[in-house]
Amino acid sequence: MRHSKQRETILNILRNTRSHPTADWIYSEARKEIPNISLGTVYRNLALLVTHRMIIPIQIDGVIHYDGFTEDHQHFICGECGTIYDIDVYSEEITSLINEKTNHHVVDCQVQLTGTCSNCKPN
Amino acid sequence: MRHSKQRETILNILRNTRSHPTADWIYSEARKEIPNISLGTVYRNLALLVTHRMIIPIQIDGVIHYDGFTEDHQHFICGECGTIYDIDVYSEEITSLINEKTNHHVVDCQVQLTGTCSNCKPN
DNA sequence: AATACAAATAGTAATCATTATTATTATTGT
DNA sequence: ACAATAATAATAATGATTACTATTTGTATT
Repeated sequence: MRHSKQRETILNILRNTRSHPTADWIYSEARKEIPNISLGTVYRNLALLVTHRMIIPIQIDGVIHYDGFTEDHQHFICGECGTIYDIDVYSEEITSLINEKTNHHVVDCQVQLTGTCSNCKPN
Repeated sequence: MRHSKQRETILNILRNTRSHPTADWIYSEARKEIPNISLGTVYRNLALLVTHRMIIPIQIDGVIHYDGFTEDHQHFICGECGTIYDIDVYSEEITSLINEKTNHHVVDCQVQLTGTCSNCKPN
């Protein structure tokens, strides 16, 4: 993978937020640095970075969000405000539960929790 | 909700398969019984049935699959053959793990397991 | 430093699943 | 049987993503 200013910018944007943005948001941020960057370039580089396991894609309501933090964790999505929170649970904690129930070879485990966050519904 | 032949047909199709089909597949099946049924009708009824919790939507690779079985369970998707398997795990088993780690109000828990199924990779 | 070759890009068109629109039809309570 | 209105078929529109293509850029080699 050859160096490019565009890809470096995209990766930096993702490394500097925990907001799990979409391609569109990343595109508008990237344009602040490279005004004529193309949306296609953003998509292509995101796909490349996913392939190289440098970022993680998260499908929410049919649109892909991207996560620049690749440590093992899961996500909670608030139905009120839409915020995506990171939850520190190791996949292993969940897959160990599931491996007892199945004889398939589980490689990846994505948990998508939804509900109301503590900001929207304080106790 | 008023009765309609179209909705009844769609629900029956879903009740008689465990293949977790997409709107398109349901559409082509429904046309065997109602040749001029409209794709829009299929989508609208699927949305209605989801609202009434009679079926469950599952997002896989950006397209919605529908599950006519509403008992508490999760899904395993084989990356080789694409088959979606039902896994008998209660949400509670997973959410109890997660409730310790967060103070959000978790309402729903969707686990998406991926890997290779026992058919594609026998041991 | 100049050259060459492949990878990456900008700009744009195309795709595909899903949703919206609208005039017509079907269901159900009276 | 009739009226009210929910549901439909047909079609257009939307929106996220992918594909295409001529041009540019990065890097390895002379």
